[in-house]
Amino acid sequence: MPPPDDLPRNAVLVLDFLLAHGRPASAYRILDALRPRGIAAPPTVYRALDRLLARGLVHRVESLNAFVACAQPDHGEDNGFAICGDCGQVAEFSGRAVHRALGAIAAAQGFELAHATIELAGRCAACRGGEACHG
Amino acid sequence: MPPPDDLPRNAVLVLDFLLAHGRPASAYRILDALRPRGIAAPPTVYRALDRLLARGLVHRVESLNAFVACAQPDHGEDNGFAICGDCGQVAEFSGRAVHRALGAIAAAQGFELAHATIELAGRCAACRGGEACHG
DNA sequence: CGCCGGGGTGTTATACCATAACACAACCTG
DNA sequence: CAGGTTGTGTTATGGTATAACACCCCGGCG
Repeated sequence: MPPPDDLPRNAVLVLDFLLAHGRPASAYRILDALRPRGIAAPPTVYRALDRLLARGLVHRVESLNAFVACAQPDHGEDNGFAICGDCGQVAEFSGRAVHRALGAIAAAQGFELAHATIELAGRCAACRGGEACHG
Repeated sequence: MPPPDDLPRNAVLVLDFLLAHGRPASAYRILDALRPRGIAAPPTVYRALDRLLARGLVHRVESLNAFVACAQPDHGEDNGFAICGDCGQVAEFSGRAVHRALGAIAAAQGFELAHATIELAGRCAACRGGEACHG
């Protein structure tokens, strides 16, 4: 039972926005978008994001200082993101195999792995093809 | 010919500090440390960091918004970091195998991989052992 | 010499990212 | 009603990063 739908109002607003947005957004970008809906200050956004992150409904993209709705909440915890530098689109992928390999590398050094951040920068298929890519 | 030693003064100051520091430091932490040596404002630090990053002598740790001296400049571009949440120590490892696997994952989706960010959070061997770990 | 250009630097100001601290309202419960 | 928990609003502040502009040093060259 991952998302029991008992989310507070503001978390729903933020999640809906991120789902509609379809790509990463900074907390302040979210704030701007949600001001007309009654959200006025950063802490409100960050609190909502905290809940969503805890439930795995949203991920933080470290290399962008931004947040993105989880495409497939059935993924594990340690997914990866392929971030197109052209259009900003982000594809989420399951990093199970990679994560296992990383766990082995870490263990070999005595490191206890809690969480892996895997972020790929490059260009997506659409942008490589010279498409407009709605960026 | 990676580091031709023709670094500007400020880059040398920053690199020396990071090497002595032995773990990641934020730009502002570096600034504070180097104020007595004549560095007074953030742009100076960021400019030095930009040079060092370009030469691969320093890496950015995205999940910490911090910078760390490269332990082995003979590593490739796509290394990983194992970050101990207890003591803040960071171990750099070569992610060649992982990087190859990621490249394959990316290519399968038509994604052209430019750079991979791999950061592991957890606890280092020393901290797992209950050591003081000089943190 | 006088001029110009580029690289590195210094400085101010500002934008962007994130959280601490406190107050308040709604709710449930005993 | 008292008291707790949860979500929320608000103000203020701290931490991260860069834009824009001025200056200096040094080297080439007429």
